[in-house]
Amino acid sequence: MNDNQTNAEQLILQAARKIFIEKGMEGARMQEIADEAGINKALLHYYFRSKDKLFQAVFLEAFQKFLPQIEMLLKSELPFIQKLELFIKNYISIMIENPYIPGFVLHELTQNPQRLAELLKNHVVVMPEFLTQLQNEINNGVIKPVDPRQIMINSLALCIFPFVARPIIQTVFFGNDAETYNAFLEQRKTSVYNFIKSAIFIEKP
Amino acid sequence: MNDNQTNAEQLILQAARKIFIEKGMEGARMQEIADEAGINKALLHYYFRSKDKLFQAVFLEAFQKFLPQIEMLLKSELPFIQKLELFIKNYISIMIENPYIPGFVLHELTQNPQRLAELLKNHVVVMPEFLTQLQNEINNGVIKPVDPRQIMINSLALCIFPFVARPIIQTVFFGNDAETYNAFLEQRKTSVYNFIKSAIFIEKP
DNA sequence: GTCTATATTGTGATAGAC
DNA sequence: GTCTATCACAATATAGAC
Repeated sequence: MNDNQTNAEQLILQAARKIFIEKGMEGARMQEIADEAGINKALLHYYFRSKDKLFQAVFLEAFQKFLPQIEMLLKSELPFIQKLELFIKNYISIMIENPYIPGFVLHELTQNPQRLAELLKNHVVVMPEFLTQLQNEINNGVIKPVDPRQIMINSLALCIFPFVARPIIQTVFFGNDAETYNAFLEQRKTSVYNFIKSAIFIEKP
Repeated sequence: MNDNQTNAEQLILQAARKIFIEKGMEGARMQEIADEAGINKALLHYYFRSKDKLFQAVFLEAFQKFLPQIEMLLKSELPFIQKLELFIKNYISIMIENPYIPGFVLHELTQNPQRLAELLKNHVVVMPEFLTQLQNEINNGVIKPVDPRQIMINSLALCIFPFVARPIIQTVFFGNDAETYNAFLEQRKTSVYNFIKSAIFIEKP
């Protein structure tokens, strides 16, 4: 009796994570995942029955990695500006640690949008009240009169885009130097916040 | 002698465009492209030799669809704020007409980043002088002191993201109603410009 | 140029020994 | 549980008739 009971399963998941997130469902090969895990192809089926099942496991895990931050943003009682600052910092931090997940999730949801309905069953409910809160702050003269959805989507865009377009941006603007680009992404934790704040908050004289 | 000489080739390209852009290189099937074109699978190889060659044709065309706008942005002699306004309007317009190309190009370049070096050989050269012009306007006190690359990337993010994340955004914020989302995208031609202007331009008292 | 038929290789999945 | 060997079918590509 050793701790290898579930060791193979973990090795497989780890390998599948890497390959699926890098190549996507269609681009990934079971053989490549087996090689990466250092085990045999048949074992993949022994533990996960099919490629699709294995993919589901990886995708769900990747998707959920980002949900807690969004829940936090939607549910807390802080004023919007403080929520925003927290969200940007935390969200970009998670993406720096998992830089390929955003592109992966985006692509797979584009290929299979019906999956999204399933995943969001228990989560979208709080969205309307959050938009209402934002609208209230607009009515109170704290924030400029802009469609709250535009604000939300702009915030997400500024956080996520530098990760999903990484190859292009890194090549065009940073001479394809990963180190420099990582430093740039780090800066964005504050620069994105300042950018949005300047864009939507009304200056008090 | 009829005008069908190149008709088959055009039918194939049109079908390949649709299937490749929708499913990507790995997800697309030659059979599906043939069916879509209403011709036989063998004809695809007669005209384009291989799946990869056919894909190259589609990808290059898609990629180049967005280059003229970027060239315009980089090369014209207008002050930055006017360039920006023009760019956003034109760029979003093209994406509304070709909503799936941004995600397609992004995904394929992520899968195959070395392709980008080839494609950009004659284009990146003007980037440094453009960033210099932007830096000058910062020095002149027209624009807030922000890293010019952050400004560029933020502008691109705000334009492109709503298209690459369409399935998610449309579902979460718009009850999956395409009509409403299209109207929303239309609004962004002005709202994105106002957003950026508020964020980076210094108000003269 | 366009088709049918077929070759060839790739890939997910299973059988069965150990 | 883990492996080797193999199946079954999918997918790209080609040969050859018309």
